[in-house]
Amino acid sequence: MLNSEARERVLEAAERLFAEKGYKAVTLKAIAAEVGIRHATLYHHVQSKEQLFIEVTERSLHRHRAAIEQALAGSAGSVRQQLHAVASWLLSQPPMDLVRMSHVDMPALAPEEAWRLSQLAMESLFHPVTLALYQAESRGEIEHSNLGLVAGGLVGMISSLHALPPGVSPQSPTEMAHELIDVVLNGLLKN
Amino acid sequence: MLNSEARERVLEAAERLFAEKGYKAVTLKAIAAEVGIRHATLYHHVQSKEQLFIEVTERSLHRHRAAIEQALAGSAGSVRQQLHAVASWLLSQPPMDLVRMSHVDMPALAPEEAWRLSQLAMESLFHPVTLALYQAESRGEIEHSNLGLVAGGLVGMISSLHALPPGVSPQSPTEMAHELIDVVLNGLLKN
DNA sequence: ATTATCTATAGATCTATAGATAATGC
DNA sequence: ATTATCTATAGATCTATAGATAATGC
Repeated sequence: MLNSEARERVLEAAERLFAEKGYKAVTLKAIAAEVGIRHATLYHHVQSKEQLFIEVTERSLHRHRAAIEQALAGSAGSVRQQLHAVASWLLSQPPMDLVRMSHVDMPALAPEEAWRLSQLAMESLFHPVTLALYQAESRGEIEHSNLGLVAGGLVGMISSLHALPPGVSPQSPTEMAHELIDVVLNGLLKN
Repeated sequence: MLNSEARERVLEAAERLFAEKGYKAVTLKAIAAEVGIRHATLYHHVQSKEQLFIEVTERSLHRHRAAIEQALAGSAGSVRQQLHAVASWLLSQPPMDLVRMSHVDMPALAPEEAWRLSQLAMESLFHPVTLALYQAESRGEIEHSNLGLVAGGLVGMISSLHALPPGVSPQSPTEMAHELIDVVLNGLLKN
């Protein structure tokens, strides 16, 4: 339970595996194998699988929030560029599958922890984007009556590109995300 | 392995549970409990868990395709109404989480089966919508250079609403989907 | 001395099989 | 007679603990 370089390696591997496959689908053995140790040794660094999942998921969400805020701040000027930056970040990371988290991972945890993580997930992924949209609105760039919903829709749309099998399209997921963002900005309707 | 009413009940329960939680997270015991029988009895109706998953996932995808095509045909006239109908259907069903399927469920299956199901998933969910968008384009309603991508983005955006914890918003997921579809049609940009 | 790792093992749970018993359809 | 179910159990795997051994930091 101490902070150490060895423990950090465990958390890194767990964070990546849990994000990609979810709580139940990842075994402690798989995490240990990734780190290059025996699974029993994990218990020297963490109290339980559940605690490990909660700790790294929380950490991952905080990192996401920070990175998204940075992406938004680093390309201020046009919402378009801001959203492109957010998309590039989201698609550079292991997928944060909120549908799976909500329906599979969270029900396996203690209810208060599940509720807390769900809240944190919404806040970390949606709030920064919502705020950026409001600012764009007050700059006169965009307009809509429910920008919180639009932020959620954008993040969901971008994240869904993680489902694409590699090589199914000549475009990269990031390029596709950028194109889709432009559709949301410009609209599909003719004139 | 015969067709019977009892077998059908097993497939129904398995289809719903697998769609919601994924392959690994659903145990045969859970499926049996849902049907009201002992888990050993499942083997009278199916050959293995893997076969059961493949059969019901395939079936579910075919049903999705048929229902989406029907939604599109039943509200022909405006793309807007067509997309609203598709959204209503998608959100009335257990979530088809393509990100989870791609990263967790498929890798647990035999590679050829995984590839086949992935193909089928794309075809069932994206192709009908893509076709409807092309038809709307030829009617002069909309215009875009990559309507296949737009169809995928729309389906992904709509499906992501399955992640919302119930009661977090006064709107229903379907209402939110309709509003988001209108955003994609009209665009966010001012004037 | 403290921290990190290992082997061995307990107890739970999961998929699957075997063989016996009950329900159903001619 | 055939179809559907049950109990019992094998073998694998998973989380977690116990106790011994190796590595590291003063």
